[in-house]
Amino acid sequence: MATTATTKTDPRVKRTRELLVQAFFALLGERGFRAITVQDIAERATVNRATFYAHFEDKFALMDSIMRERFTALLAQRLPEGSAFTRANLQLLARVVCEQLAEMRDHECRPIDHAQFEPLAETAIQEELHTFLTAWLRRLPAATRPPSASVATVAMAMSWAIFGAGLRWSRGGRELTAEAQARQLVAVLMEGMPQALGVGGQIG
Amino acid sequence: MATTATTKTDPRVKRTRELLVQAFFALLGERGFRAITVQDIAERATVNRATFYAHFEDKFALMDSIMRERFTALLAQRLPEGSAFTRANLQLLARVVCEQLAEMRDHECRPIDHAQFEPLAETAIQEELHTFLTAWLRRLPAATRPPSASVATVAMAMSWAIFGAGLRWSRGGRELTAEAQARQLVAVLMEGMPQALGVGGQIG
DNA sequence: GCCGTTCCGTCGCTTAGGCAACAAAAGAGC
DNA sequence: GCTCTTTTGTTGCCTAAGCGACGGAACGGC
Repeated sequence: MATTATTKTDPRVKRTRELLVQAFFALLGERGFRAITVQDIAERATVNRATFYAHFEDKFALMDSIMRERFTALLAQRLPEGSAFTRANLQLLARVVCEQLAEMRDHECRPIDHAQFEPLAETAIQEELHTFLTAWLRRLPAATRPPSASVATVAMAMSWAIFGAGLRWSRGGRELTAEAQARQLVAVLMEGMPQALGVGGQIG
Repeated sequence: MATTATTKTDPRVKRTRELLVQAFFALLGERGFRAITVQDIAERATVNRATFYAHFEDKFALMDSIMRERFTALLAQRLPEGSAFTRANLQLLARVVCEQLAEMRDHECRPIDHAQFEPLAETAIQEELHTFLTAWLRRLPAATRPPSASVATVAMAMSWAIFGAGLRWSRGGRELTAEAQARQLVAVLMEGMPQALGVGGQIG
């Protein structure tokens, strides 16, 4: 019960959450985000509307939850189990963020809807990225780890930097590949804030 | 609320029943009937074992329920909605029974298992057949319908006759086609018990 | 024979989910 | 502006499902 001490969730909870997510995806396939009501979702999921509210505050919260889940799953997939905080991995991380943002941007959805959940999706990514980075930093060997007080700051700065750069890249002309963009960003991060990390040598 | 006045069932009930049936089918695909335990079914269905018993007495009851459901669905499919009690339809009914019994017989399953649920499946078919016939007779125009007291008897006799003949045919050499067998049986029924029906003319 | 294991039914208690009704907000039509 | 309709959150009560535990039946070793 060290790392994954998750209190076993009631199977019913897991199931209805899953049903709601499935229903939402199905509906997204046939109409726009705006045109989907909580009633629709509940009905499609064969779940009572009141039950929906027991799980999510509203359809935005559901969307948010889905985004986070997908993104963390993507990270877990691309950055193999328990990977370490190396320069190569950091670059890969930045690249994944870029690709994800690009995909989101290209994957259309009616412009009206886009305005609705674009910010939602973006903060989801940024925050999950932050969580991921924090965990990464905490797993560094004590000797090379920044003082625990500043771990939070470093993680915050890096997550925003990666996210922000990725966002600008995805919105711009994308002259560089995601790979190149990631490499360039990591260079800035490493040369620009090595002393904040105090692990310049270790990372390289 | 005339014909299908079914008291609306709780969605949860419908759902778990469905889950149990699905799980059971899946398990039947990978191992024999005997080798499947209630625990397995419940686990696969992500349903608590106690919940299983709230729905079915045991795995035999589950099997029974499934058989009935499938057979009635088959009947509904082959004998178009609200079909009338004519000679042609009666023949078709007999034919469907034959085919179903034949399929069940051929569709293997370990011989050990077969002994377990063959009788189960058979009584299921016979009883559902009886139900179907009763409904059919009741829908006859009052003038040509046998006295309501004897409807039950007629339905019982016919269902057993059709079932018994079909069973013998499916177990035997099957020299006739299902179609031919059905025709022959209906001839016997119509010539042999027309006075019981009292509608010899109407049926022909 | 006895023993360990597995599965069976069943029980009491707790919790998630269904339902109906509600007032309030948001749209649509005129 | 004004209605009429739909959707939204929220509530209280009831039921289905989860959980753990229990004694007992069935099976296999040995």
